[in-house]
Amino acid sequence: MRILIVEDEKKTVHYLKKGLTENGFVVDIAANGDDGLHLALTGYYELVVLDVMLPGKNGWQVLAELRRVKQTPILFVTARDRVEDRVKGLELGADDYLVKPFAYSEFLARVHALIRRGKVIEPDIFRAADLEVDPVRRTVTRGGARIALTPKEFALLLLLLRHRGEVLTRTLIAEQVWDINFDSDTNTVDVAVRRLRAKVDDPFDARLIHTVRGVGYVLEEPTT
Amino acid sequence: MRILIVEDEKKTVHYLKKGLTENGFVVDIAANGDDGLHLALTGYYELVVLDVMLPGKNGWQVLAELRRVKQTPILFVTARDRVEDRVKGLELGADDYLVKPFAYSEFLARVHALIRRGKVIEPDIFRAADLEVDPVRRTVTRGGARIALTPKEFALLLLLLRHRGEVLTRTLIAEQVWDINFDSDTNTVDVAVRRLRAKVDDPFDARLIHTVRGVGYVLEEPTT
DNA sequence: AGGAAAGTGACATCTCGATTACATTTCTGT
DNA sequence: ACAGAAATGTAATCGAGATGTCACTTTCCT
Repeated sequence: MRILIVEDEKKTVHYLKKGLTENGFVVDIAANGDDGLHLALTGYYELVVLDVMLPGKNGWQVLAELRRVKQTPILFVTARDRVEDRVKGLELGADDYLVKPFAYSEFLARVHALIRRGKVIEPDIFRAADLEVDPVRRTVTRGGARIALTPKEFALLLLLLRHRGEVLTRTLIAEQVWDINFDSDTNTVDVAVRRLRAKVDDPFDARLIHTVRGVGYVLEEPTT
Repeated sequence: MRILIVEDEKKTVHYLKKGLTENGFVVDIAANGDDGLHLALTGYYELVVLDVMLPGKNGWQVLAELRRVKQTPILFVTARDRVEDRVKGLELGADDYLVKPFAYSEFLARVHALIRRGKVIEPDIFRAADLEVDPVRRTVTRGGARIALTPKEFALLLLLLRHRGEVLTRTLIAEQVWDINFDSDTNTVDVAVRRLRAKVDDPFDARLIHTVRGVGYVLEEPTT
């Protein structure tokens, strides 16, 4: 689950990013309108958080150009609260509007709402064999036993679950769980899978995460 | 499914090649415009990925010369995003345009789109008798039983399925499943077919892969 | 029957993934 | 702000699996 933040004020960026990361999102940052637009156009984001006041293209310009191509949900953030601003934003296709300063919980609630909206409905709880994952509560259990996962482990598991039965390549996993254009030539993904397996598969009889040599990994229930 | 990448920047090449290989493509590389043009002209590729900035002939020259002879789909890649570049590329006959840095999934989506375009639409799942192959999930079943294939075996089976009822020569098979540095003096293809048969045909009653003596191999349903 | 072509099994090599250990960064509580 | 803990990234090694090659056998065709 990737989110793009387009905002030049460092403090705000830090504040937003930290919170989102804690909630399991992968966050990319653009500090000006041009970079922001480019990233939004070329990457796959679940949501774009867009400040109105920006160097380069301003928020509205970015919004307008992006909307010509894509329907990625957009959450507008602004320091001012003038009715005409709000109207303008919404007319141009922003999906929601938030005025600084705002409570973090308020922000997070809207983020979740926007991401859910118009999406293929996802189950509240993912299950595979005796494994259960609750994305909202961020809990994982297998055979009733609670399993504690780190953020990366959780993101990886969720990705595998969302594509159950589908072989995911390392490149795709890297892109979804780490940063865009993650290449690094190292075995980071392998190690992450290893760590996830240690918690989710090793202590149990049936393995869920399978390796497809030369390609990547799949999560699959043992064939019945 | 062969793809040619013409690009001199090693990191990018590595990244693209890795991703494509994971997705079952056979990838050839040219590090400069001249080699790229030569390969594109002499080889049979489903797609050419072409960087604009190249030693030797630049991307546009390659594009222009190639287009005089062939209609191989071309995906342009560039570091710059200037409107005039984009226009120039498309005018010269590029089929699509991607600006670095781009997300891998974005790249892959375009690759698939370009290859599909102008072709007979491929089924999501290939079937022949009781054999089913799902390229996306990368699964193979026969009579409901799951069959695990290695990358080469999978590529070979997919090739045969794509040309069901068509006799494929060893040379053609070698060309499609192996890369350009392959020395076909040996019976590698025969052995590969042997191994595929061991998994896909031997355990079952009806044979699907047939030998055409002096020519090559066909995948064909038993005539009813 | 004879020869060419294909099938088969064994072996050698090479590649890829698993695993462990270690370094570095980030987080947490005081 | 600090120390210790946790998480994450990187590198090195080891082993299993995939692939290419070859020698030998079988099949097919005239």
